[in-house]
Amino acid sequence: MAANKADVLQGTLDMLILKIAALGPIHGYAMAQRIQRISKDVLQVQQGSLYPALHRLEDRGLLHAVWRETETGREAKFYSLTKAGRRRLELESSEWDRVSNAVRLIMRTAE
Amino acid sequence: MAANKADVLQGTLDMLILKIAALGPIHGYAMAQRIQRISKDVLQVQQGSLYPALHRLEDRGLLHAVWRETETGREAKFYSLTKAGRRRLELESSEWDRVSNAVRLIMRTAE
DNA sequence: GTCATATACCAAGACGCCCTACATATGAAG
DNA sequence: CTTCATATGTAGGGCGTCTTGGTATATGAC
Repeated sequence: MAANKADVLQGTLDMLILKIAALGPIHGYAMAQRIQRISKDVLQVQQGSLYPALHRLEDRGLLHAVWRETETGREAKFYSLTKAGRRRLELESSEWDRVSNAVRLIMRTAE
Repeated sequence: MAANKADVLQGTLDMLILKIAALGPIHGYAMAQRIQRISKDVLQVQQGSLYPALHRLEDRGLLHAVWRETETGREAKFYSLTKAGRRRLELESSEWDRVSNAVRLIMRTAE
């Protein structure tokens, strides 16, 4: 099935994950729910996108993971931002502003 | 060279091209300049991205091309929006608003 | 008179991101 | 005891963009 309208914008997934992790340690499954809830169902992170992304970010030293128990009594990996992750988030965030504003500029050009 | 910061956001190139073509018949080279100028150099469309995209859009019946002479006396393909292209532009445009606003929502969540 | 630069177009391949689909396991609800 | 929600993960592939490299013509600089 071609690109679902609820998918994530290419290139923004890592940034969104870093942002959610910046709000406090959280496991993958809850991240996806949180992104969906905050965005009012506009953004939906598929599991097949989420976990590879988490591993990617962990490999790059931007996230740090710890196995811990959830409130529901299950084991889950809780992710937190590393220092490098925090820097990266700031970078990607300002880059997003820059680029999305540029796109908006063009889309609002009448002549 | 890995992703230059001035590259176009994945998935937005087609929309930007349709938008520029909607302002009036225009050839590829001028499109790239226009996108770059309006965005104040933030967005830069590489030739290797531009022409495949133009062909893609023409194949899908969203753009219509005519060979014509430029002001500088050269032959160039001038692209215009078809009816389907106009509909598509509206669709992609509102989709962009929806998704980029959702991203902004998340990026501005404090807690 | 030839060199660099601007204008215009195109093809082939690499790469990264994300999706679909699948696999596994546990706890709660009925 | 089966079904649903929770929770993590892998395999495989599609798609869009980038990189690289190529063809031409025209114009101005030196």
